[in-house]
Amino acid sequence: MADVNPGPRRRGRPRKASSSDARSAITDAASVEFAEKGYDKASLRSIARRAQVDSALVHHYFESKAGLFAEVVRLPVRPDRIVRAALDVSDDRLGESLVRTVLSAWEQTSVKSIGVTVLRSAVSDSAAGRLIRQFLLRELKGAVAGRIADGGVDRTEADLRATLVLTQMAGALMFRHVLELEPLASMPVDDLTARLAPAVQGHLDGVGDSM
Amino acid sequence: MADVNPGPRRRGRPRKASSSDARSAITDAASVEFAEKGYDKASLRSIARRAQVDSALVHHYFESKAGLFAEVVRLPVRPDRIVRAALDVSDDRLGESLVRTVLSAWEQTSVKSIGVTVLRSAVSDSAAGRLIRQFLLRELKGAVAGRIADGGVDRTEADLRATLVLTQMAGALMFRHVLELEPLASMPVDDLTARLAPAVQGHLDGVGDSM
DNA sequence: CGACTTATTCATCATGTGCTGAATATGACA
DNA sequence: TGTCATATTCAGCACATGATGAATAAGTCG
Repeated sequence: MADVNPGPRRRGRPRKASSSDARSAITDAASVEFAEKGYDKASLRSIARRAQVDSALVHHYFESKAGLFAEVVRLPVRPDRIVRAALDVSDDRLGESLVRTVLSAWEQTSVKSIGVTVLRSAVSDSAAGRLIRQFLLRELKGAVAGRIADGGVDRTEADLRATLVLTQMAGALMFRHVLELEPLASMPVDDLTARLAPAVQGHLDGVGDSM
Repeated sequence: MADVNPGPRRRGRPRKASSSDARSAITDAASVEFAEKGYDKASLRSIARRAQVDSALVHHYFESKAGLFAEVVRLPVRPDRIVRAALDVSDDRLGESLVRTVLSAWEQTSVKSIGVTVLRSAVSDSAAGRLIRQFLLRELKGAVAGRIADGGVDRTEADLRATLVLTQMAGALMFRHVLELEPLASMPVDDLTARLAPAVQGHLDGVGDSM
């Protein structure tokens, strides 16, 4: 009964059998912490605590906080790829395809976790957030705008429409996954899709354009 | 020529003529800092520096950081009042009225400054953010949902529609005023209104409802 | 004048942060 | 076995933060 829970672990390399990979314990913990608190408020110490590891070990593996973040946020799915795939349908089904694809993707916890982190970091103006938001927005907006322009729409108009689409999508994702506001948070993907698709389709079609 | 710019001011109460009200210098500075960096990242020291004042003076006037925040964010305009006024039009013009009213209000720098602060704080989960977001969301959602329910729509359906409206508005305000993403950021209110109104109207009308 | 109150700065504390350099224990390989 | 690399903790630095208490200067009111 002496030392069931080994508590503060001994120094030095643990015996092989000691199970549990510390490195992935760290990335797992970091993933959760970043999603919950955003880049700035998540501290290396709290991440280390959650991973049951000394905070110096984080530096041993990832150099810096930014390094850890980069690793955690190294997208397991390229968002622009996903979106681009969703754009491969007829004009009149574009809205629904986009909305459904994005909402479905966010149901995967890995995507949701990273997505929330990105949304959080995007509004705080940390360096990490700025990078991500520039990259992401350009990629995504570009993909959507490109698809619209293919339909013969002038480029700046296409850009505007794409931005409006992102506006609606970002707002919805924010309420559903960051603020977790009911009734949006627990609505089935199908139902939410039905509600959002018309609005997005409208933006894509240029509803409200002076002509 | 000795001491034109008095630089580091002397201790103790300044002579009457010394002009410049320190207290409002602090709230002004705080307003800017909170809007730029959000609650957490804005530090009392940077606020004090901007107001050209010792940071202890901030505590003298406002007790704590939260106190300062409360004072700064004590809305000079009640958002629910504004929104409620915008709701006083015929059903088919509701969307445009809402969008135009909100966008116009945000053109005032005082509203914009507070609004950005609130949006920023709402996504970071600081205590201040949580309070504000609960209050604001309930107020606003309630106002819109109430107006919808007046038209004879069932209450939970009205709630959902109102949330969807907020979704679109929040996304747009985010892109325009927080991320300041072009072309949205510098679009005239009229043009943006024309684009957003149909989407919002659709949500209000329950487009996409299974029936 | 004298007693108070107010406005202001100064010096300092306790805490939390990212990060570093050393110490120690194990494994891998010659 | 000896040597090196790796995994891990420990102790600490330098810095920024919010906060506090005392010191000092001016105004107010009797």
